[in-house]
Amino acid sequence: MRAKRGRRERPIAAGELQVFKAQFFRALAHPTRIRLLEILVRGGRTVQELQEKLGLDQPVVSQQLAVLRHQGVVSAQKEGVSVRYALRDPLVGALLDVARRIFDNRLGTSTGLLRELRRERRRG
Amino acid sequence: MRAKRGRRERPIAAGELQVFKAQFFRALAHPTRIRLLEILVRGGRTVQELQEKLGLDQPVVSQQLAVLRHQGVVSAQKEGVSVRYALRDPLVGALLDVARRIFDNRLGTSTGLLRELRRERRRG
DNA sequence: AATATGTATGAGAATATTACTATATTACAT
DNA sequence: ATGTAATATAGTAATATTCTCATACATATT
Repeated sequence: MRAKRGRRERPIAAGELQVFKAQFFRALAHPTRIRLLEILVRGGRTVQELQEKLGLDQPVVSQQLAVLRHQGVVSAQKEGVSVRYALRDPLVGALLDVARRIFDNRLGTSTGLLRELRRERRRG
Repeated sequence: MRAKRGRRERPIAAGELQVFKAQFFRALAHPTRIRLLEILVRGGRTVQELQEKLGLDQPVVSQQLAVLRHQGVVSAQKEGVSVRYALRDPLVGALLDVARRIFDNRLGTSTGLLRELRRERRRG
């Protein structure tokens, strides 16, 4: 991780912290990126592995990984010609867990989506 | 773009659940909406109260509340001529807490942003 | 050096979100 | 009924994201 050139040490404008938080949530706000993270919580994976698991084209996977990387959600490490991605903070897994519980509460008990949620929880 | 209302009972396509999760995170992905939620975790507030606390124009507040409402993040209850908004699920507070801890880990210990975080945690 | 493989980035149109302003809508009081 | 305060929505230009391909880059192998 390289140091940002010219970091400023200055007072924070009101709401600036919320801008960062919003950017972070925005990084999660995409179906493909959610799927990527749900795989990565179980451990690091190369782009190729992710690509196979999701059945998506390589540029799609790399592009979405880039979004996560730029927001510092995941880290990338070269392994020869491959690149292994991993969560930068395991708390992201906790975050997804809380989100899942919120869905659990939110969805009506008879919907197909809820059944899907239960299936997902069981797989854990 | 209008949101179709009317829940369907049918098999779930792969990744459809992730679409819902992404929409949920997208609802949080805006500085104003973060600020609104950070107030609402402490209890219900009317639009007017939120407007005053944030120092924003009324349409701005209502518009962002509408986004949260459409995603089921907050509920709205009429009180005479006012409308009181509240979190629909207290777990949203837990979600913001986890997010804050992630930021705490992520930011360098000497940055102004981190000091802001500490201040926030103390208040919270 | 030439090639193959895994990964990253670029450019374009298509789409979605935002900010801003004006106007509706609703409930209450006179 | 008219007025008023609180809230919601509509219209729209500006901006940002996403999707789809094509291509560039880096590393290892021959």
